[in-house]
Amino acid sequence: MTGVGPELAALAGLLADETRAAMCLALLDKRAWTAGELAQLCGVARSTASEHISKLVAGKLLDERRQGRHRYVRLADDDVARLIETMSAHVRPAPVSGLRQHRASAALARGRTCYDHLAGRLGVAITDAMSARGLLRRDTGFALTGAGLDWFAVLEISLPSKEKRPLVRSCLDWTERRDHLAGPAAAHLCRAVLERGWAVRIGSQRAVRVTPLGLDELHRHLGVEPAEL
Amino acid sequence: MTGVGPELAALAGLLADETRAAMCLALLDKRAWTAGELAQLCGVARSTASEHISKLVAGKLLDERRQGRHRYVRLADDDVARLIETMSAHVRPAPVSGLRQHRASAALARGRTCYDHLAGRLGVAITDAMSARGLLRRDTGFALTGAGLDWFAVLEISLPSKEKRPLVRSCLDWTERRDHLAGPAAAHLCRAVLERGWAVRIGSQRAVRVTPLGLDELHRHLGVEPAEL
DNA sequence: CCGTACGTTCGGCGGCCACCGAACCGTTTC
DNA sequence: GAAACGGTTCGGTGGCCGCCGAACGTACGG
Repeated sequence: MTGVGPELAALAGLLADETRAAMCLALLDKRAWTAGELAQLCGVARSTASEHISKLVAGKLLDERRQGRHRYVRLADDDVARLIETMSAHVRPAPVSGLRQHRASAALARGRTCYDHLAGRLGVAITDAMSARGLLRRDTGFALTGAGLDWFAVLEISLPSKEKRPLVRSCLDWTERRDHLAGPAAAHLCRAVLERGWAVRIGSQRAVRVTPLGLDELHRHLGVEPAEL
Repeated sequence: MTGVGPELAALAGLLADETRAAMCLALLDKRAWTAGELAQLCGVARSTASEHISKLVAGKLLDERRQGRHRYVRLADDDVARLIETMSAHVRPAPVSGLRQHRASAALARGRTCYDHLAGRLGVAITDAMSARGLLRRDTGFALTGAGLDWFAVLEISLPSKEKRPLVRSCLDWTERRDHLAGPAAAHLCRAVLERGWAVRIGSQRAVRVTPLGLDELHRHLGVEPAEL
């Protein structure tokens, strides 16, 4: 009522187009894409993509970096990523048709990155296991316990100490429709998991697959049953 | 990438219109409005409002209840309220012009309800005070402490014990741009504050004003300085 | 320096959609 | 039963916007 209405509508309007929505979803992989890549992905002419990108940049949803004849673009910041995530979670995904798409979506449901943390069944399983082991409290709120802090220390995953934002927050998943671990601690965990080869990225997308080593380590350190993944 | 794109765009499209956005913001007061009230508030013909409402209902953002010749409508559930809140927080509010609007927005900034909990400077002040007193942890996450649970007990504010969702979560405020307390516990707190006359609703809007009694009690139980409000 | 590749600008087209007023329907009131 | 009221449906209209292809500007590479 203070003039938020028009601003809210303008923000929503940026995402109200299928092409722009697809661009933002693609950018959830936290990488910087070129305008041409996005055009091809969305199946529109380069000129059309250019216009869409300009709107998203003007609306502060995207950040651009010109480099030579390329225009690299990525999500403006974590807040934007959270916004896209949140809105996606409010959506019942349309049923998929076609074998190829089915394969891809099954892989995404199994495990993927959600901007900077792990999501899908993998993300949920890790979160549930941490709850069960008393590393994470979800009754009085959503926070790491003392044991949880120790767990990170034992695994030698450093946590930002001088961070103003809470170490963890919850993020609702659009495939599982369950809360899973997000926030700075989850981002560090995700990096460690990928760096140590517990999981690897597959395809050019956000999908990840747990390696045999990962299955073993996740079982050992969290009690995650391989069957859950 | 699984067909979320079009769904996301459709959801955003519902909020991408100024009139529909204004309706949703008005409904953040958790009350049920009639179609005519919304039409008048938004300054459109009743026929236009009717069409907008039908779209919002079809999109599951609103719930309707026909009663006699009236069509009462309200936000579908807590999740929708959270979505509207979240998106509003991503918006830089437009500068307000005009004395009347300025008064109204100043009142909203001072204190208001945000669906089911307190927001504005009042909500932020309470949250900060709870942090300072060790009732709420915000470093390892966002959760009530044991002392926090006791505090609710001492004040005889009952908390849902068999709730699956965390008792508290954080909610970003669009006037203060600060996190404040939300979730079931915050909802009960808000109800208690209003029932006990610590604050009263003013106008027909979501704005609330702290009473002298409330200033006293908030100082006594939380150490909130009256000057902060 | 010329060909190629990436991106932008522009004109034009087509479709969608918010809006209104008028006619209509069901409910409430007198 | 008539009048008033809340809400809906239906044409019609105007404007906005996503899309494309063509032309242009600009970087890279031989």
